[in-house]
This record gives sequence, C-alpha cells and structure tokens, in this order.
Amino acid sequence: MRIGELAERTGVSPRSLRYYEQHGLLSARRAANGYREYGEEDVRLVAEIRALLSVGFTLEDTRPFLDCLRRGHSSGGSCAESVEVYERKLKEIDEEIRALLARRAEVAAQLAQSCPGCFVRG
Amino acid sequence: MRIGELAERTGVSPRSLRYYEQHGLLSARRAANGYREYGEEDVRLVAEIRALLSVGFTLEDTRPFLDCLRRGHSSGGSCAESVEVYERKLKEIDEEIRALLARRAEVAAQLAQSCPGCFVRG
DNA sequence: GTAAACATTGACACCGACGTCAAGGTCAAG
DNA sequence: CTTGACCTTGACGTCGGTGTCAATGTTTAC
Repeated sequence: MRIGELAERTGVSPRSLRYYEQHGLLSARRAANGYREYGEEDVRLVAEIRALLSVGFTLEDTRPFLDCLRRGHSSGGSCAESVEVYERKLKEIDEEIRALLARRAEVAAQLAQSCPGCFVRG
Repeated sequence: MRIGELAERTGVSPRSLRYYEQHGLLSARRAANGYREYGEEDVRLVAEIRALLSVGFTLEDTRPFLDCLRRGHSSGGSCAESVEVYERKLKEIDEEIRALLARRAEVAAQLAQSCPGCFVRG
C-alpha cells in the first residue's frame, strides 16, 4: 500500500504520515522508485496515533504505545511504559483543570467587583 | 518617563511594551530624539494588561479595558464592553474545563481498559 | 573624550502538528 | 506523446507573547 491509500484508509493526510515518519513513529520500506510501501499493520499504528492525539496526547507521548503494538501486544496501552504515560497525562490534565478552575474564580471575582449587579453562575 | 523606567516600574520588558504599542494597546508621545515618553497613567495601563494576561486573556481581550480606563473610569472592567469580555472569557473557560473533564474521563477509561488493575482516583 | 547604559527599528527563534506550495520524478490510460 | 494522478523532498506559514540579536543613534557619568 502506498501513502495515498494509507491516507485514505486512515483519514490522515499524506503530509501527516510523512511527519510521523520523520519523527520516528512510523516506518515504511521503499519501493524501487522511492515510494513508501506500507503494510496492513500500519493502519493500526496510525489509528493508535490518532486515537491518542484526539485525547490530547502529543506525538511524542504516543511513541511507547506504538512500540508496544510493534512488540505484538493487541493493545498499545498494555505495556508498562504506556501506563506510565497514561498516569502522567492524567496528572497533567488534573493540573490543567485545577489551574482553569482557579482562573475561573479570579475572573468571576474581577467581574463581580467591576459589575456588582452581574450574576455569575458557577 | 522613558521605556526603561516604565519597564522597571511595571516589571514588563521594554520589548513587551513596544509590542503592546505595536498592537495599539499603548501609546507614547515621542521626544525630539525619537525616544518614547510615557506618563504616570501608563503605569496603570500596563498593570491592567498584565493582570488580564495573567488570568488567561489574550492581548486583544484587554483592549476594551484599556479604553475604559482612558475614558476616565477608575476600573478597567466597569464598562459594558469589558463586562462582555468577562462573560465571554468565563464561557470560554467553562468550555475548556468541560473539554478537559471529558478528556480526563476518556484517558482514565483507556487506562482502565489497558490496565484493569490500575486504580484511578477522580 | 569616551565608555557605559539606554534608546531606536527590524527580524529571527520558539512551540506543535500540520497545511500548502514549489519543483520535480513516476506511472497508467488515452 | 501527453495528460493527470500520484509520489518525492524541502521549506515557509500558522498562533501569541515574548527573548534575543543586529546595527545604529543618544544620553549620562566620569
């Protein structure tokens, strides 16, 4: 399968696939003419990348999951390294939520001060 | 007062002050030599910018607050336009919080599936 | 007089995941 | 042979608020 087909089957642009490869997340053997050649398993790898990106992981975060799949695991998250990433991300998200709640309180307080009549639900 | 003094008094770099001016948030008359000349009121304006940036406003968001102060109001938030910005920001923050909570749930669910033994507080 | 500190404008660098364009090679169908 | 669809690499643009450097002019202090 060449890059166009993989792109179509995964819904990911060729540009992105090359980008993933450039960062060592995907690999492809080359045909005689220099074209990238992918196998069926790459569809799964790309799907894993997208699933993780969609929940806020960075590309770098996805690396352990791909390694895990390549090692033959049926789930990318079933390796120790992946679990560590999960837990780190949960911590990061919790921290972001806390920061946002604090910001919300500050903004609401400023609004209340500037505009005593304005009612702020929350 | 020249830019260096204003920078020192507000704790904002000269670079940032020029950037604010470039985006029409601050203005300065020019001395004969081309140097920017600021007045006392600019200290207040810069403080307003920083206060708002620190709670997550963009530079553009601060514009109504500065206009409000220039119109003579003692608080930058006591004009209708500013209140609108406050309310918009609260909505944005609430939306971000909701999105983060949703992401957290997704990540926790993925982790639970990959690693049934892992306990996730929250 | 001269060095240090300060001012000016302009422009590049950063971060991340791409979109998009450029300039070209490859290949199947007509 | 030609058109057009597909592939290649390389490089710039995005977004925001600066840091930093360059090259040059000004003021201040000794």
